[in-house]
Amino acid sequence: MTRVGLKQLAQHVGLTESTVSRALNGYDDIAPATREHVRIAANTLGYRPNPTARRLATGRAETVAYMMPSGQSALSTPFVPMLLQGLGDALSVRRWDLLVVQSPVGVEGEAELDTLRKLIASGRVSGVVLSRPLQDDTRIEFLKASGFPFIVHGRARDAAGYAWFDIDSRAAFRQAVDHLAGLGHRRIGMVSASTDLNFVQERLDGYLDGLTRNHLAVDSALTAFADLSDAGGRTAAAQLLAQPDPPTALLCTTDLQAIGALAAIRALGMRPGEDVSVIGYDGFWMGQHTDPPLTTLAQPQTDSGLKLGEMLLAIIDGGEPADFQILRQAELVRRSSDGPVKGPTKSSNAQLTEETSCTAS
Amino acid sequence: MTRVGLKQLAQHVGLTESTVSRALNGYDDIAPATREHVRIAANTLGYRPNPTARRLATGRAETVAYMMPSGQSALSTPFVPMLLQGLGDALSVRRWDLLVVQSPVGVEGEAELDTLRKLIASGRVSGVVLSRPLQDDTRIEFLKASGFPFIVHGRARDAAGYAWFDIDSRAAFRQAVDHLAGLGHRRIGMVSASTDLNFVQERLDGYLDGLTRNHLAVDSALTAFADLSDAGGRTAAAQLLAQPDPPTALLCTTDLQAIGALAAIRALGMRPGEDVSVIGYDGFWMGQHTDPPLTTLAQPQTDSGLKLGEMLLAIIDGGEPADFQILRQAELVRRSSDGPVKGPTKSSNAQLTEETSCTAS
DNA sequence: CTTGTTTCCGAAAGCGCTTTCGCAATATTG
DNA sequence: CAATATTGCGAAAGCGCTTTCGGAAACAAG
Repeated sequence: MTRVGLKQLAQHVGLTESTVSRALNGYDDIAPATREHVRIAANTLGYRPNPTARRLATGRAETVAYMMPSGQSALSTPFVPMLLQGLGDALSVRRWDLLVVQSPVGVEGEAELDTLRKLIASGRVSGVVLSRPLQDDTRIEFLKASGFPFIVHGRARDAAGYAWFDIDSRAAFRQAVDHLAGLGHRRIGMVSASTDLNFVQERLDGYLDGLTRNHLAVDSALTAFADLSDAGGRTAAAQLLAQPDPPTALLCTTDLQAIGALAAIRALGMRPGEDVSVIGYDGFWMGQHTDPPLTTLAQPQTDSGLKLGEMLLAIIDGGEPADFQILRQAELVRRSSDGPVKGPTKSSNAQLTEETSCTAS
Repeated sequence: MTRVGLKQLAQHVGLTESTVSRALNGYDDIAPATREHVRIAANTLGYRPNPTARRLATGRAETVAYMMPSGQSALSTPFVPMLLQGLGDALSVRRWDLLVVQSPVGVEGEAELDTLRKLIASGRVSGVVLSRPLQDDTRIEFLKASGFPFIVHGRARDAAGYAWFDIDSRAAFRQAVDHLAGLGHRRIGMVSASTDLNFVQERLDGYLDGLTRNHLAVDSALTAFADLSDAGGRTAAAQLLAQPDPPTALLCTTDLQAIGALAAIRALGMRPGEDVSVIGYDGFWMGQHTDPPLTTLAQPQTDSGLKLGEMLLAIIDGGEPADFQILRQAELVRRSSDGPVKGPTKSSNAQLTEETSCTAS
């Protein structure tokens, strides 16, 4: 079964290649009957235009690139497969391709920009999707300036003028503080990380918002910075709890860190969820199986990949990027790693569970 | 900064496009001096041949496709990002592209074959990498028959005549049985799954091998089949332990199932690792944080993606596929979910830890 | 100095499509 | 029915490269 190209299809229906091509591509200078005839023949013969030739002729790449988050963090990103699947679904309705690119390992910053620059200069792609933006992400600045279609999974500090899909983790952390304050906690710690990544800053801000909103003192000794890993969470939590007046609850930037925090607490001979509350973020399924099951701020399970893909396509079609910004809300999933504050050794009547404002701002 | 194409480069050095092209592509009918001259000019001008045009002209796609595992299992596949990264690294040295494809969701079997058929017919890719093969995988049969370059991450029951990279999980499970038998266990259960996926069968076989090798009776009541998920592991384990003469140790096809099994054991009021031993497979980092930390058969952390990519390239270059088969060994990582068998309620002196053959076969 | 050989480069024909343009053959109008 | 407008298709020129082929110029051999 030799490949059937435009040529064979054309002589099969007794028309010119050019006519057949126009018939298939919806030009209006083709007789309806002819068009139908060609359509049918194309289907029965299983004709598919050679994408490479088509791309060269049209100048359209009909391909979208997903830029893999670089660095070690990429290893622990269970969202990548889901994202790719969603993206693929969005693209497949047009028979577009999904390319995966990454910067050379080890190098950071400028190298990523360079990869991006070469990528769009090569004409291989019609659009790009980025993940895990930094607070000040040069890639975004570059793409905005270049006018090349792109969309961000997440958003940078400056969220104006481009398309993105993000979860409002700042609001989520505010809500988490509300929740803990409602349980009577007065000293709430935060396990943070390098705030290069914008979502880390967002979550930290949400935590701080929550403190002020609940009239709790902001004590810099209550925030620790560590890797976005279980090990990082563990050391950060240990550090926070080793203080003279330790926090009674710990907010963690990610579930991974939270899992580490649980370990740290147990290692100190305390019971997570009773002696110290812990709340993570992600809704990572694994949290169900930790000891105790982890209370977390769960991201909505809607398929972000699909949305990202659809939005990017709309932008490539000429849509205004700034019109495509989606902010979803996370949800507090209570499992067992949070609980009312334990009174200090002396006064144990601090259980006044004053249900404060849990309505979002 | 307008794009510099072959044309501009050619007139910049005062030569014909064809000469420049040949100079850059290593033809030997170019004067050394000319070639060098062209090379330098190309570098300073930042010339990159348009990949689309190049592909059309050469007929080579210079692109490799990764076929995403379909179905729900894809959601819980932390290995995908790592694999993609490794593949990307392997391809980037030649500036090749990495495409991600998937079959339309929901549909199975025939649809995947069809996607594959269209993919290679379209000429978009020079090679394909498959993941998670079935025991009898029609994709592999098809690709073998077609002669199209491909490689499999894992392998089917029939492992002959094509390239693959796999972990010897059969040997691993044999070894796990040895280990448990060495701890005195006589009734060892297996949490299996649908044996459509070849690695499930492999592991089951390893378990059975282990039983015979250790002169333990093979009792079909000791094997349960469930989803490859934590929930699946939980129900399967519960079912196995509800029997009159329950197993004292449980081998699980994956760490996910094992985590579910731990939960099931605790739910029965027993202590995993003491009352019932549990061993998983994958070396999933999360196992460190379960209660108790999960003993597991860890896959070597070598970058399989890189290897797969390199081997596939070698095959595309004309290498004989059957020459590229790599089988790695897994390693038993003891944490705390396994231990010596508890004697039956009456005789508690069954602790005779007869260290049996723990040397691999 | 003629006749072969090399050496090096230009001309030209694609690769498989798309798209503009022009022109016959119809259809429309007065 | 002539004159004009419309419809439907073919011709042809690319898209930006690669690759075969032929031939002028430089060299070697007789």
